[in-house]
Amino acid sequence: MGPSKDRRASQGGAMDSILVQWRQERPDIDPGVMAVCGELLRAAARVRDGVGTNLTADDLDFAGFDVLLTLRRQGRGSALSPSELAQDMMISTSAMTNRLDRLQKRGLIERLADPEDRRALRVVLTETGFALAERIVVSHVATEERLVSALSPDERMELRRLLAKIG
Amino acid sequence: MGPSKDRRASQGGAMDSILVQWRQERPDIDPGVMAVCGELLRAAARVRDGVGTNLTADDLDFAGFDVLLTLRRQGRGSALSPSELAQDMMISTSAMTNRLDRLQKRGLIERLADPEDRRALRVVLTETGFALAERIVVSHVATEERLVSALSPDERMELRRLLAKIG
DNA sequence: ATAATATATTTCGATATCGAATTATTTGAT
DNA sequence: ATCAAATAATTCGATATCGAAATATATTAT
Repeated sequence: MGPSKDRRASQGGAMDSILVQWRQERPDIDPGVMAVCGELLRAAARVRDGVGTNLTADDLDFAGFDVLLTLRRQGRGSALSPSELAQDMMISTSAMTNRLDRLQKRGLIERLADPEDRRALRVVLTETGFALAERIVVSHVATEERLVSALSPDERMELRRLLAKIG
Repeated sequence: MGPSKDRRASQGGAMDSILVQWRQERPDIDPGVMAVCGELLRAAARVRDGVGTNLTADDLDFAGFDVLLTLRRQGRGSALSPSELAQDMMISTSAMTNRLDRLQKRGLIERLADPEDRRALRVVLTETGFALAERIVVSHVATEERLVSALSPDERMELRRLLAKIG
């Protein structure tokens, strides 16, 4: 109604006006499913963005951060192979090679020979990498907490349940 | 309840074991929020992936597809500026320049001069682009429908509501 | 009117990702 | 035991993205 929808129309409430457009243009198509997927992709982008900006202070990007925290949560001496890491993070193994190269150059991880399979490697955090992970996980969780702060505990559970059903 | 959860256990249930790891490693941190954000990012990746693979037949990627459908839903002769498109899709304007270059090379869009602002452009679908959008939107919606098929109508509404609260 | 500032788009250099090919090693079949 | 197929990781070439700088035009202040 009011003309004050300008900003919101191109941000938060964007999806609603998108639905209106589709209903107008293709009334034969049910656009509801587009709304669900669209909101999902946008919400994910917001989270990724929020998490990412929180890392710039430590000269990290989402990519390196993801590797660090994945290794950290395995426990102190534990290790994963590049393949396992790649699979976990849904990227190609060649992209993982690149991520590990960068982290290794910064002295945050090490590649150890796998004693049981000479093709394979075991990736572990260095002391420095462990310490960095230990520090950023705190501010990271605080950031995520802020991002989902509008959701009650029940809503968070429900959201997880619904997300798990997708794909 | 059966043992047929194998696949899901190493996909959908991945987050649970991640939570177990964190509770073990950092009992001082509440990992619940990581679960929510993690599931969100993973679900989004699954959707993006599903939608993407559906486009390869038409030699399109998610990027070009997104532009095409955004223009299509504006209506036949309508147009958006590169900036508006970039904002809508949450990418940089330089990335949008690149996307438009590619689509223009394939004859799917045109850049028209904006009669009201000589700095600006109006991006429109060509006949070919319109026809392609018209075709792919159908299979696209079918793909998305498949991706969220496990959710009831109520659950879809609820999911949208929750996602809108994030970020 | 003029100058300063803001805006729209593109160009440029850097880099992260992907997929295909490569190398090394292991597993499996006979 | 040997050979073929599978697997782990890397390299390579192509490309999409970003941020900063460049260019052109519009807006605002004086």
